[in-house]
This record gives sequence, structure tokens and C-alpha cells, in this order.
Amino acid sequence: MVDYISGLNEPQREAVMHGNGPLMIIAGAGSGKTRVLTYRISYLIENGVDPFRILALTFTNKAAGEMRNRIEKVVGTEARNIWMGTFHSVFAKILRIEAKAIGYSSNFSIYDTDDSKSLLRSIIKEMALDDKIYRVNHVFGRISGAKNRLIGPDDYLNNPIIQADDESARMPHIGKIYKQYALRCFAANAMDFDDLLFNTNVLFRDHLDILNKYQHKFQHVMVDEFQDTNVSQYLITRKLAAVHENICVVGDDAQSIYAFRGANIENILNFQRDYGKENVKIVKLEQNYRSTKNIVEAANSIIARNKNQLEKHVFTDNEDGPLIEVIKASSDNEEGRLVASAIFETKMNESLPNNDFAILYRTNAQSRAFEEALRKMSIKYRIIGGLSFYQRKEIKDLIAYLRFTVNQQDEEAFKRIINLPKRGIGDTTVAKISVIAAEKEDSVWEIVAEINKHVTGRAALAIEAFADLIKSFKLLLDQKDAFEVASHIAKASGLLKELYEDKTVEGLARYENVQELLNAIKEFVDNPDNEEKSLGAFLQSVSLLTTADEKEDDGDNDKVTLMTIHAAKGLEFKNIHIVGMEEDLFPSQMMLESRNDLEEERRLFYVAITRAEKRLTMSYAETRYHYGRLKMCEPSRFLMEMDQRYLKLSKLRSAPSRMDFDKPERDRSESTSTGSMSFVRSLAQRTARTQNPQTAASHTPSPDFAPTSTAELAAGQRVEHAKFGFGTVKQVDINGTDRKATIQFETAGEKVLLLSFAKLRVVA
DNA sequence: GCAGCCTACATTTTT
DNA sequence: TGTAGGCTGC
Repeated sequence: MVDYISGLNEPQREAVMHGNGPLMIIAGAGSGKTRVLTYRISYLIENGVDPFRILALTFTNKAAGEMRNRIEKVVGTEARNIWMGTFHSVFAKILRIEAKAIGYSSNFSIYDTDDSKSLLRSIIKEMALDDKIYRVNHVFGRISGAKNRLIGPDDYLNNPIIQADDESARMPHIGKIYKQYALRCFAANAMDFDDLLFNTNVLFRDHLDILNKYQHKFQHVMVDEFQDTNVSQYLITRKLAAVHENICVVGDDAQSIYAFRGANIENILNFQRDYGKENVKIVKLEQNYRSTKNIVEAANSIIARNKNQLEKHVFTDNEDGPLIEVIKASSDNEEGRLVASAIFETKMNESLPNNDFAILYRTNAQSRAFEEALRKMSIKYRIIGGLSFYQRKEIKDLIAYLRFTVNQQDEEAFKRIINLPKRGIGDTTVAKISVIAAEKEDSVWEIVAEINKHVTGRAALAIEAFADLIKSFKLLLDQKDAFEVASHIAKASGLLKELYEDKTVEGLARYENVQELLNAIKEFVDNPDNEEKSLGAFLQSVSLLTTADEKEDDGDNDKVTLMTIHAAKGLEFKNIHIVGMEEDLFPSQMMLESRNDLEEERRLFYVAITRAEKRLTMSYAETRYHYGRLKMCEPSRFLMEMDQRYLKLSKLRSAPSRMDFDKPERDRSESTSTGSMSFVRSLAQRTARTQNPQTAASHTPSPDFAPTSTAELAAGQRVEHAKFGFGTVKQVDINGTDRKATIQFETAGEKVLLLSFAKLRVVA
């Protein structure tokens, strides 16, 4: 037997060896949380608990998979039998088994956010509401928030406070939209992400026999990342654990970063209340094994500013390590170059692999400058998140076919594929079918079956042909595995053919992506871990993937990782760059405007800092292109908030900052130029010159072409455009946010241009 | 019904 | 800056 107990510290051991009864582990960053959780599960199994009777809920499928592997190393193959996965995937599984009880059939579809929003868009249109007032994002947010607090459509309509809220926001009909949305999802035999939790609650509330079955089945319930669970999730676990009361939650209130989607830190307080203070065992893991002292203490200096938090003191016995470096760049592109050179330099000096580095940013849109800079320096990188494989049009198209083949009630899939490839069924006809279906509270498929009652002529024939096609696919479901069905559908639907005939570069890439999807299905079928190999099983696994779950595009793991801070939760890297440290960007202006929760932004910063093991670098830019507009930026208040003793302003890589770092004199004297610096600087200059190679279309811009702000652009001015060359401004029109200029070019004639700063420069 | 142009518009994080 | 949705002309 593996001796894993002796290597643990005292609180870790307590947590691992705690037997029955509620247990709450408050685990500071880097305190060995995953280790404790895996050992605890191993310990339970070794002490006679049947793995089938352990339910472990994690935040991502990847976390679940890793934990399973680690447990397997201790207890062997038995680990495979543990019920482990994300809330959404585990309860989707249970809902499939018990679907009948709540009026669904087990082949229900899972609507992703795009499907939900598209359905809402149709409903708002059908109800003749103004989509400028009823903005889809807002409506969706309201509905999602309600579901996460277990407020169904009728409760929503009958709740005077909610109604008053909507009235004052001048959107009194959100309740009606919600109701219609719920009806349509139900008619479509579809659940959105929130429904997977909401309906599990309904299932357990209305069917005590079913609840009872699972209550007895699960002898132990574990919840990882407890701080990020919402009320709906918490209630499910509470119900499931009500019989044995063997519930173990692990979390860190300081790392709660999902309040925006309903996560509720109060769950941590409720936990004690619900199980009785005297019954709950609380273990605090406060020793950090991951990071240097400087990093741990700098992180502490940030989080100490938050008022709402549990008492806890994270400390480390690790060495001090280097100070945290701050880089100032003049623009977002320069920030990209400086960060890429810094990575290059560290990598060379210390002979480190690429995968020791990560670049963390607040928003996905920030990745561009870093991608460019890394590419130019031939440093391999990968991006987590952003537009993922499964969000690509061609992939969603095929998946919609697969979904509709499995579940013909799926209205959103229907709308996507009914006229794809083009078969002469226009928007008018599709909208008509939707409306009739909604009126009769039937699914679209029922209407399609009797299409001749509603539609005549060419469209009717086309729809009949479509229905026959789907029926022919459906026949295959019981005879063939997911891969065979999917390949047949890709060919017979005409999707592959259409892409194959598109010989453009993009068309080729799309064709390959579809092949790649088919490969993924093949892998799914061939994977012995998957008990069920049906198309439905594959679709479920795919629709609940998280961004962190995306598989490597190739076998090469030695890459710099670029991702949002949210995506970095639970990961660690030797060297971390936190970039875009500017006011309004991080902390995000949006967040401050909409929810005014500076503390959550600060926790996010805390998460980012504590990902670093050895070296942490932060950077900010003084100017940034924001939706094509040049924006002046101030350094983030978070830079000021951090205890300045841990910071080192990098004068090596930029001009002196206006920021007053108030540093001790000895630190300043260190910041003089070095040999490696001149290397970095020349590298930075070299990459600067090779920028924008694609602008040479019909005009070669002047060698020093650098876009200037066109804010002061006026008639009569002489300008240079990156593509059209030199010219004179004839007229400038400002209309709302759009700025247009009529310019007479010397060689390209007169043009009216939507002003794009990146391409235009005022000639002095 | 469809393609292509134009215009207006929205920009946080993700199961 | 990108893109989604509207509009126009076939």
C-alpha cells in the first residue's frame, strides 16, 4: 500500500483521515488542496467505502480526470467507479436516467448559450417587443439569475419585488419572455445549462422516491471549489447528503471569482448553519507549498484589503525568491513585444521549457498582441479559451445535424440546419413553422410532419425531402455507433461536399475541422472508458466541455500558455505574466459599472498572483486600441494596492514611469542597464520594424509608418494611408461613434473611409 | 429566396 | 476592430 499519510502536515492529515460527518476544508492558495482531496477519497476507499458510492463534484472535467488518475495511482482501477465530474455533467447523467419523471425524454438536447440567446431573440421578435429595450444579453442574464435561485417562470411572474425591478428597468415583460422560453425549451425537449441544475432540483423536490434512491446510493459527497457553487448547486448537494451527512466541501473564499454567474460565498457560512456549528469539522490549510515568500506576501497584501472574508493566514516556508517585476509599455503592441522578450530572456538564461510560462489577462480579446509577438520570436504558444473548436460555424452545423437526428424536437438545431446546405427554405417559412409550433405548444417536428397543412409549393416539397433525410439518419441510430452515424450524416447531408468544393484557404480549414470532429467522435467510440458509445452520449460529453477541457491540438506540450485569469484557476506555472494591468481593464470597468464588486476583481487578482511559483511579472500599457480606437490608459489601482516592498519597477525595459513606487533607494540603484538588456532592446526594436507586413497591398508605407491619433483630423490635412498612400482630407463626418472621412488620394482616387487609426497617419 | 453591401453596434469572466 | 442584422436589388 502506498504510504501517503506521513508526508502530510497536521491539518492536511486531519482532513484526509476525517471519517463520517460534515467536513469543510478552507484551503488557501497552493496549500495542497487537490492532494488532500485525492488522498481523502483514497483513504475512504481503503477503509471500505465502495467507490460506486462516492460522488465527487469538480469544476472542470479536466480536474475530475486528473483527480481520478491520481486516486488510481493509490488505490488502483477501482478509482474508475467513482462518480466524478462537473455538476453539469453528473446531473445531466442523472437527468437522462430519470427524464421521464419530469416529462422529458432521455434524449433531450442541451442548449448552449448561443442556442438560448437565439431562442430568446425569436421570442422577443414574436412578442413584438423592442429588441433595443429587451436586449438579449440582459434578458438571458435575468432568466439565468432566476433559475440559479430556483425561481421558475410562475414564481418570477408572481414575485412583486422582481416585477417591480423589471418595471423600473422598463422591461415589464421579462417574466412573460421567461415563461415562453421555458415552454419552448420543454417543447424542444431541451435544457439549457441552468436547467440541468434547476431540473435536478425539481426532480428531487417532486419525486422523493428518486431522491431517496440517490441519497442512499451516495454515501459520501465531495465538492471541490465550493466557493464557486451557486444556491441551486448547493441545495442539490445538501439534499443528496441529507441521509448520511457525509459531505466534504473544499474551497477558498479568497478565490471566489464566479459571483457574476450566481456563485454565492455565503454557501460557506450556510454550511455551518445547515449542519450545525458543533457538528461541522472545519480544517484550515494555510501553508502554501507553491510560491516564493515574496509572491505569497504580495498576494496577502492584496487580499487583506477585502472586508468580506474568513479569517485565515496563508504563509510559506519557501525561499524569498525574486521581487515582482513591473513592466511599463507605451502601447499594447509594445507590451506584447516586451513580454515576449522577457520570456525569451528568462527561458534562455535559465534553460526553461516553454510550458513553464503563462500569460494571464482579464479578457480574451487581449491575447492578440501577445500572439503576434510570440509568433515573431518563434516561441510556441497555445491559447486556452476564446473561440473554441466547438464554437466554429462548421462544427456547430454538423453538431446541429447530429442533435436533430437524436432529438427531432430540438428547435434551435432545426433552425440551424433546415436550410443548410441551401435547399430553398427561407427565413419566412422557418419563422412560420416556429410560430405555429409555439401556438400549438408542439415541437417543430410535429409541424414538419403535417407541413402541407401550413405551407404549399416549392418550400413544402423541400421540407418533405428534409424530413425524409432526417428519418433516414434516425434509422441508423440503433444500428451503428456514433462515428458511423456521424460520418454518414456529414456526407449525406451535403455538408462535407459543400466544404470540399470551397477551395479557399478558409474553406479547406473548415473541411479539415469537420474531419477533425469526426476523428474526435471516432476516439470517443474507441475509448474503453466510455461505457456508452451512442451519438447521444457523445453529444452530451461535447456540450458540457469547458474551455479548460479542450484537448491539445497536437502532441506538443511545450508551449507558453495564454489564457484568462478565470481559466487559470487551479493551475500553476513557474513564471507568470499578468498583463494589461490598467485601470478600467483590470479591475474591469464593466464589472464596476454593472455590479460594482471591486472585491471580486481583487480576488481575481489574488488568483492570478498565486498561480506563480517562482517569478511574477506584471505589465501595463499607456495606450491601447480598444474597438479600433486609441485609448490612453492609467496604471491599475491594483498596482498601487500591492505592498510596494515586493515590487521592482523594471527600468530595463522602458522609460522611467510616472508612477511613484516609493521604493527604497537600494532597489533603484539595481535598475541599471545590463548586457542582456541591450540584447532585449535590440530584439524589441527589430520586431517593431517587422510589424504589419500585410499592409503593403498597393502602397508601401513609409519606413517609419506609425499610426497617429486622428482625433484632430480636419479638412485640408495631409495624410498617409497604409494601403492607399498619400492624400488630402476633404471632409470629416462624425456620427455617433462612427467617424468617416472623405479623402482624395493621389493614386487611388477619392475614398470615403470609416476611420481606422491603425491604417492612417497624419503627415506632419 | 438569396447574395452582397452597408450600417450600426457592442464589447468580462464561463458551465 | 470585428460582426450581426437590415436593406436592396436580382
